[in-house]
Amino acid sequence: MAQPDTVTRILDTAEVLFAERGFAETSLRTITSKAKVNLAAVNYHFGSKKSLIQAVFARYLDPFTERFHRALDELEHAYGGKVIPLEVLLETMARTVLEVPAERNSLKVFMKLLGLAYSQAQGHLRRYIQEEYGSVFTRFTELVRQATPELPDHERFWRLHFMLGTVIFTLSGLDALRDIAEKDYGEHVTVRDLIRRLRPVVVSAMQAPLPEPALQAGQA
Amino acid sequence: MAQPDTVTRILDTAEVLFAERGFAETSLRTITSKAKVNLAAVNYHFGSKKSLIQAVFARYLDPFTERFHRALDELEHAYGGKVIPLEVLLETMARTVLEVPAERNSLKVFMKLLGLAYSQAQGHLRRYIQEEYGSVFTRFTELVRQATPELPDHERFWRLHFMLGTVIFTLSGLDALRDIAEKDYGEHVTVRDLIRRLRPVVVSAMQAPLPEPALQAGQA
DNA sequence: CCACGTTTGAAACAGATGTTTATAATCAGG
DNA sequence: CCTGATTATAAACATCTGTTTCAAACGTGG
Repeated sequence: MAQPDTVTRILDTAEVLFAERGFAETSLRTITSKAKVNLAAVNYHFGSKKSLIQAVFARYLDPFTERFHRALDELEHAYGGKVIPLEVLLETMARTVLEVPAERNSLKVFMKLLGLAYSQAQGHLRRYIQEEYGSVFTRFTELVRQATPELPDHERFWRLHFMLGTVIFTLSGLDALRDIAEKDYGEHVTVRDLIRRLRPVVVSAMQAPLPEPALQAGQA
Repeated sequence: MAQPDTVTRILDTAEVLFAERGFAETSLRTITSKAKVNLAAVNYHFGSKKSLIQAVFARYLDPFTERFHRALDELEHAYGGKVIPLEVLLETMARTVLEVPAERNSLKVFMKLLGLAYSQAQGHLRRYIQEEYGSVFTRFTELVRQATPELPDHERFWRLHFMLGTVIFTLSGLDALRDIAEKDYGEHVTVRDLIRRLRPVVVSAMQAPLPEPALQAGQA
């Protein structure tokens, strides 16, 4: 649709700045000057700042959803109608998340962007992501449902979001946490390290005992 | 420091708007017009927008840290040097978090603000919170350390942050999730509901088996 | 080599932002 | 009641924002 050079430079610069400072806090002038590109280039190639933001996400989410669908295809074929264990499903998702930005070593950026999509974007972004990429998530949750038949539907819904929060929060705040961890435990933590640590936690969390039933209304 | 009326009206309005749209996305003009207060009042009473943001946080965190310290005092006294069980510690923290904004029914706002503090404010806010309120968290983690002696220090460090992520992410994104949950499961979820659901998940997560040791470098 | 669609470039636009200023109102204490 | 400090108001300030405009440069097919 355009010379790859300018467009790519804008995207590369924008995703880093967005991840570092958020959307509203990153001006087009900051992006274009750092990318050594004319200010008008953003509006020319993307139309608006909103569309730039969506394009930044699309560059991660398009390959992700494609790979994830493929991975789930293979999994369903391999298990031939039998239930896919929860660990395998989680493992597959983790692997796919790791694969996509691996080429550019931008997993951290990817995670920060996902975090921002939840916490910042009030309107257009969340809607865009939901409409554009909601189907993979639906497919995944259905497989999780089959893998955890003992969980009531709404309990599983919430637990999945609990774990989504765990992962996104941790990986998107990684830099700040890493500094503390490094200072206190003298250990440099990689993303792969964290995912290794996350796995047993997530699995145990999903298999936690059911909560005690809610108390009826009327208590302070 | 000033007439309570104007200052309070500004704080009340600002915290809601910040929670809804973030800091950069909320202008002083939006705040002052909604609060029916002159634009200059913010700079007069608080000095700057940054200080307004910190004041909004202080109004929650000051009572929180005070209550939490008191609660930990009581706990340590009650257990008289013996180890306080993990469930009790988590329960106490949850109860304190619930108590603080209870008077104004603003728990949702409180949680959203905490989420924003992590995801948005790159600079001043995180530093402010760390310096002003870091000591309670240190005290709490030390008690958690005694309650979970089987966990290596760095593993506990990360798991605590995992769980922090779970809670903040869920409760701060509650509105969006609630809409989905309500539509799909016809159930209106309260914050107390969520905390009830969170408890067994958090406890199980903290007690999950240790991760398998890291593979040595050299694999793709 | 020329002409035409595509891409860049510098400048200007209209509007919003946080902050400051100078003046008016308010309210207490002598 | 008058005085003096505190608080409120309206206007202006300088700066920054996303977006447009229009002319120049570019590259490519005829």
